[in-house]
Amino acid sequence: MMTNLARDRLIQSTQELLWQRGYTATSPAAIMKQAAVGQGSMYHHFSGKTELAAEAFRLSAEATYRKAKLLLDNGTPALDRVISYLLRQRDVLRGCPVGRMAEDAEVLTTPELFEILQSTFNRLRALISEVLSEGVSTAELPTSLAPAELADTVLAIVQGGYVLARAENDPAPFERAVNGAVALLRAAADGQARS
Amino acid sequence: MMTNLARDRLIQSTQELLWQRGYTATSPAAIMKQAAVGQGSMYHHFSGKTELAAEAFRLSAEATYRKAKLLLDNGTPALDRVISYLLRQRDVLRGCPVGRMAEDAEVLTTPELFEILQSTFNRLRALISEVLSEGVSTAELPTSLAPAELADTVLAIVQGGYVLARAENDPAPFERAVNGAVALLRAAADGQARS
DNA sequence: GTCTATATACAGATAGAC
DNA sequence: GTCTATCTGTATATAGAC
Repeated sequence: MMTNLARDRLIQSTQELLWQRGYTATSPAAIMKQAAVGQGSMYHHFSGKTELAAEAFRLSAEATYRKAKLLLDNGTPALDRVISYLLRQRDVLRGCPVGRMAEDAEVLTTPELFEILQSTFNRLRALISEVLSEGVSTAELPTSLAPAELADTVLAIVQGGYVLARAENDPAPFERAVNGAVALLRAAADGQARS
Repeated sequence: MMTNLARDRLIQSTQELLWQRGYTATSPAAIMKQAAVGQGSMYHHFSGKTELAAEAFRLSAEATYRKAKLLLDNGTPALDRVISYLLRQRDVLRGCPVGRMAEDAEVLTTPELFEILQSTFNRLRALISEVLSEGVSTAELPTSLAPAELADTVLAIVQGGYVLARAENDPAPFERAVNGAVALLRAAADGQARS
């Protein structure tokens, strides 16, 4: 309804600010300013900063999951899907809107926010693990690789790549990290092919 | 000298708080309380929060680098050294005192702090890259692996493992990520051995 | 539903006594 | 060198008018 325009703008501004600055460093005042909404509106629509942030984070996390699912859950060979996930174009210096929240101590102690963080990574892990299992059963990958372990390796390379890129203020370390991972996967698959 | 006891306690408290909470979330008041030192002492020894944090961060970063160097710069075979670096016992839920700072937007815009962050990762990267080059030249690893890329892959797995562990409040994802990485390195080395 | 005015707490730093 | 008192700004929230 028409009456929710302010609400929608508040949520969108919060999504952007959470991504850029994280939870603790995002103030209600900054959100209201960016949304061009007064203080009364915010406290009318939401009980406070936490509820607004939870709503915004939930939407961002869902969008992130859906994007991953598109790449990981289609009919192409399993190894190709994992590689396309690693090499996917990303806004490297902005980082991952989900992983970013894990470095904010306040998020970890705020149940509404922590739950979103945890469940999103659980769902991503399940998605990747499933693809890797397929890769092992089609003999694209050797049986020495445990899908449940390698799934976290893949997730960690992406999340860690963001950390390295920020520490250099340069996307290059991210690109090197994922390219190295792809080479490693291909070398392992190649060993398999010749066994 | 005796007169620097307060100074030393301030630095040590700052090191702990930076590790636990990051830079932005660490207040001078919290530092002084933990160090049991009054406000006047702090502003006598340091120009402010930034200078104190830089001093503390420099020491933590140096210690982190030295620990890595011990594992990566000794006489054992190159692949063993990389694997021992990955599998090294870590305080997973506390995270990496260096990588942690990369998620703090204020650190990235504070030159004294950013410089420490950047140079520390540069030195770690050089260390790992050197070991991997050795692994390729001794044919422990296939030439299809570019040391400069794989070095960032290794760094990213560790840094990303910390992110995943925090997002679950559980060290398990970190352990799975490094175990998966080791299996992948061995599979790649194995393919090499049989070529 | 939206606004401005106000309240309380804390961050970061300064002043000046001892 | 160290302390307490104080200052300015901002975070988060409430009150109450429109």
